[in-house]
Amino acid sequence: MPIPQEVAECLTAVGGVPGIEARLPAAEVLVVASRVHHALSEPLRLRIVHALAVQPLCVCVIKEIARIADSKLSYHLNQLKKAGLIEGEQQGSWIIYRLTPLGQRCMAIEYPPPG
Amino acid sequence: MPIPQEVAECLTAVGGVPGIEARLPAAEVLVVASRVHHALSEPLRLRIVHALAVQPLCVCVIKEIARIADSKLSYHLNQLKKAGLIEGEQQGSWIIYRLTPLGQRCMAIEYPPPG
DNA sequence: GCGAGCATTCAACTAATGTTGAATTCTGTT
DNA sequence: AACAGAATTCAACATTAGTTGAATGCTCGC
Repeated sequence: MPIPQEVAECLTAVGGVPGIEARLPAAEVLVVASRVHHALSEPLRLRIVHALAVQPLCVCVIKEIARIADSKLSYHLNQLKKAGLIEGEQQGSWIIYRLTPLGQRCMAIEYPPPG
Repeated sequence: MPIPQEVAECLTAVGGVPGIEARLPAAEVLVVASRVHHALSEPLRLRIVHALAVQPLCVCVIKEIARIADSKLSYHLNQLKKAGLIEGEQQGSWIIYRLTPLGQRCMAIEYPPPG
């Protein structure tokens, strides 16, 4: 008995291991998706993108919402920016951050996991 | 000028900073969501959950798909388990892993971010 | 109850991530 | 040009996450 029946039956039906591998997303797709997930893997950053989903905000307002030190906030904004979820636009003294199209799509599917 | 006009206008419309904060998910919700994102923040683990989305699999088959050492695989399976995305059921010598309901929901909304 | 195969665990290590406070840059105002 | 406010950058540090190979725990068939 090489592998359990329950698994073996479905497995042959889908074409064995090669059959499963054929259904997996390409490596590059997984890398991009994993970067997005990583950017959203912190409650603080999740809070920020949720706030930006309401409306674009300048850093000083985000700081009020996040209640953290400037340098920390900059670090996390940069993480979100590098993942392509947000973008910042300079306006006078301020920088206004907003969700990118990718960021908007991600927030649209944002799921509150039930208890 | 305390904050940029463009921001200020929308901001008063939504009730200021308190208005935004009222729209944010509760801290506990963010923590759970961030844990799920963290579990999915590695291409390898993403590949595994995609494979399990096709059908339940025993560890030895997952190993063929993931092409990594046993101990490494166990580590990552455990990360996915701790996040509540997969569960393992012992069947004879084998352990069959499958997506949990939460895992299934996450895969249903799994988004391939466009180039 | 012994050996073989399946899978997890452990401890030591390496690498990646996040935090802190001070210094820096940039913009608009006087 | 000097200043004040907005935001980022930097280097040192702290924490967390992932890797490795050896050891251990299970379950089955003999």
